[in-house]
Amino acid sequence: MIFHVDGNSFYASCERLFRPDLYSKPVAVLSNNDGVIVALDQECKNLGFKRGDVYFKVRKDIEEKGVTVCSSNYTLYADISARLNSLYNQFCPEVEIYSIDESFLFLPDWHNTDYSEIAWNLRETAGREIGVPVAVGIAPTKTLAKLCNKLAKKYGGVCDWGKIDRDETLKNYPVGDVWGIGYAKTGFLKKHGINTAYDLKKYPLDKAKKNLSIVGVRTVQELNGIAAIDQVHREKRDLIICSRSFSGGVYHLDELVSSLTEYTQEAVKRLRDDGLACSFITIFLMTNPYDQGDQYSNQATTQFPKPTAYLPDILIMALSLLRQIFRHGYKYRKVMILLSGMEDGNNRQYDLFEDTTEKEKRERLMQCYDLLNNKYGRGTIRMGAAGMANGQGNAGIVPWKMKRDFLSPSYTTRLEDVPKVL
DNA sequence: TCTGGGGTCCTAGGACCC
DNA sequence: TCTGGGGTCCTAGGACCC
Repeated sequence: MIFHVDGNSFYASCERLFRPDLYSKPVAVLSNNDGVIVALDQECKNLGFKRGDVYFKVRKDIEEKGVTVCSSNYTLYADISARLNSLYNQFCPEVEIYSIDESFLFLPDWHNTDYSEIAWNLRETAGREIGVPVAVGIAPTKTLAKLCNKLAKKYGGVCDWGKIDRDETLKNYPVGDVWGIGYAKTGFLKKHGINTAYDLKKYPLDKAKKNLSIVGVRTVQELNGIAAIDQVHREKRDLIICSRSFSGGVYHLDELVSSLTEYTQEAVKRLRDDGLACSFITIFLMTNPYDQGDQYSNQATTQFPKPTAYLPDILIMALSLLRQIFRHGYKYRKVMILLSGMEDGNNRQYDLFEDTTEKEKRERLMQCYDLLNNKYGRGTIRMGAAGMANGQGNAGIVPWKMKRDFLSPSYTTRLEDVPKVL
């Protein structure tokens, strides 16, 4: 049996965790750069706000209605997420972490078991021990478990596929809300008279294969109670992306160099934290498509002679690719680094002609770098170009720096931010 | 002033091979 | 001038997800 568990309005719940004054008050969490609303609690939804609302457009409304706004604090959310997952593990050894706030639990098929009782217990424990409300959907397939999870929010927290009127439920469930049916597929299906999850369940498999590809076939099977989407055991990730929109327009190469250096450091940190080395690097550079002015976007990719996790080499390559694609005279909005072709970083193929002394020196340098940054905080030591061209004389505003005007403290991961009991 | 960021999976089509 | 059949591998781009 599969449980799909997720945190209700997860980011907003995390923000409320250490702010009892926000309990049952409307809270909205903004994306990086304070651009759009990415999470909001029920109270905020009731006021008519939606995920994806552009902050600067709804700001006045938000202020008038007394909504508390938070910049996203991923360090906090990741920590709460880890706590939830370790709790799930106490209930079930097989947990697939699907996203920061969603997990699938694969429970053995016991006979005569009331799974919803287990689910209520899980929900109650999460609320008591972690302080975050979760909802649980119970079904024989992932797609149905996700569907039940959505219903669970109406049923007070738990929904068991075995205990509801299934056909009736599917007939009232819009096809576009089914997991795996996005914008494009919804458009196609509606044109062909498939409007509900029930219609999709009855859609012939050969048509599904032809029109919705193998992905759609799996969805149809799952709606019919046949598990077709496997549990994912991912050993390593495929790629690392690090990109950010600038809060202001950026025109100069040195500012791009500066920001790209920061993103490269962050990307390499993730690479090293996961014990990986990368074979390819891609740099993207683009203007703002919403702008009226001239648009430019370009990318460049190169392969390293062998997989690497050595920051200086990766940074030199990143900056050289940036210089290749940079053109004067544009108002840039975003620069992005993408690392791919992952290999195991600790167990790389040795080069017959490799200078092992040099290799050891590099390894020691990087170990030292990691150590300092892990111990004293990110950015304690960094590469030369990072954070330099920072727009001095500009009232301290760095045009490429991310906006996070409403950031909450790192309650659980920074000693000085831990709440005090007085 | 101001419109997120980070991922995975699948498919089509080209290059190349025998 | 005619111009097979079967296959693999790689990549770009689309679709979808949270």
